[in-house]
Amino acid sequence: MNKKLHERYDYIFEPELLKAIEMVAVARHISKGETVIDIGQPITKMPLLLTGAIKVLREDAQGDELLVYFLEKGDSCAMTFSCCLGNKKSEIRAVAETDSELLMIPVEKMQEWMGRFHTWRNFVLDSYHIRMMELLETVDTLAFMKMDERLLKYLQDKAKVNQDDTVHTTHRDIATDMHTSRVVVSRLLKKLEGEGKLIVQRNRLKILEL
DNA sequence: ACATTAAGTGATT
DNA sequence: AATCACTTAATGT
Repeated sequence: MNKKLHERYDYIFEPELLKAIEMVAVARHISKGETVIDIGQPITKMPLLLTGAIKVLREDAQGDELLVYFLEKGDSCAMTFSCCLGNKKSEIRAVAETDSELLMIPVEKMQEWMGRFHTWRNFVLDSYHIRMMELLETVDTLAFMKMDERLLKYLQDKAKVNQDDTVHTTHRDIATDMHTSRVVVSRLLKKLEGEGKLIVQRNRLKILEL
């Protein structure tokens, strides 16, 4: 785990901070589909994503989901930042999109380092800003884009985080992520295929426009 | 061969 | 764009 920590953060964090991380961080491996944190769970650790990708979901009163955004390697979860400070519970669910490796840092350390290491404070602030921008982008997508555009964007994002232009998923799973019905997804996919933007196959979609 | 699951379609709201 | 009802196609046992 140390190797990957250095690969990704050597140029961002100062040596003492890297040492401090190695001292207290716990490596965690998550397989595809596994839930990292669920709604209502108290947050005690802050995750640093070393490899892989994680999708962040919101849930409504009926238990239906909606994808908020994907986290990629090097990202951290903004939810943690706000939650940690007030010892609050998670408002989101995080599910591994691909097999991922995380470093879990206790929240007390996270706060302590804010004062001790300026590279840490910058990192946390930057991450927070990036998350905020992503969130605004998803709000725009939901508010201003039509279903077919949303669908294409969803697939492009998915292809990106998986680093594979062939997305392995079912129409049903797409529908739950986008909070729409399977029938609508099937029809829109067919339309997009007609426009030459992708190729539809069972359990598989090849994205042509990235 | 049979059951299960994924995807396609027309009609209705 | 959602829902229903139904068909067809692919896949697992």
